[in-house]
Amino acid sequence: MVIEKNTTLDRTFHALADSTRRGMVTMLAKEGFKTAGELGAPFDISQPAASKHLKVLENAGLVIRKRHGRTHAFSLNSETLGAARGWLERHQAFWAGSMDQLEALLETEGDT
Amino acid sequence: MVIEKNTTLDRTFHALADSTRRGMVTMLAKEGFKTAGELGAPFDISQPAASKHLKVLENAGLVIRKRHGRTHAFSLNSETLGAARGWLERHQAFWAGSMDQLEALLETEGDT
DNA sequence: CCATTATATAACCAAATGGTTATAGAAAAA
DNA sequence: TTTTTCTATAACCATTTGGTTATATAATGG
Repeated sequence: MVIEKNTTLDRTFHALADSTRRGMVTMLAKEGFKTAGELGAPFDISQPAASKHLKVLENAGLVIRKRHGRTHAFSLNSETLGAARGWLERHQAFWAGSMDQLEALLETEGDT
Repeated sequence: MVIEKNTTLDRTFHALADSTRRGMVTMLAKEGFKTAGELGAPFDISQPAASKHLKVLENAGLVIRKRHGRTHAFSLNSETLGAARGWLERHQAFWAGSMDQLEALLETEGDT
């Protein structure tokens, strides 16, 4: 068994494991572009707290930051979202395969 | 904007944000059933550490535990994997929609 | 220039995380 | 029954996390 060590997925899943950050991702998914201020506004947290959340999302590669003057515009990076999704898909597929094998095994055993 | 507060997703993504736990999930996806001992063996951690990882996966609903005598057999819970995958898919779809809208907007603006 | 606005950074704190060793409990084996 | 084996729990520790307030930096507006 080869053990995978993927710090990119670590960061991605960790970033998504917080409802405030997922809320920010939802805003970006729905509305395309948002500033740091807009992304923090709906949540009952301080401005520095929102800033830190955005840095976590940025370091995970989930969002892309573009500076426009004194405001920072964020957008979603669908590629990173897709990488996490791909991992889950592959594992569900593997699992489905295992279940098929198990079913086949059970059927064979049931034959006797 | 409705802010989502989903502690189930919190637990799911948090459980997946660790390469040891993802490795355990990979083993289960590939091989169907494994005992606690087998799941911990490939990793350079103590038995209690592996036990704790399995409890995190179990509490997240990612694995199902069945006691057989003194051994515990684990299997993957594809439903929870699918819930996380669904969240990612919906957000990618939203994002794709936003991009379409943006493209449409840009095209309209380019008309004049 | 000066004030305001948008965002980040520093310093700090409590709680959670992931690891350890030592121990307990319960089932299997001798 | 006694010993092993499998797994969990307790107690502890260092690091990380997510929050705060206070301050810095940088761009805009008067």
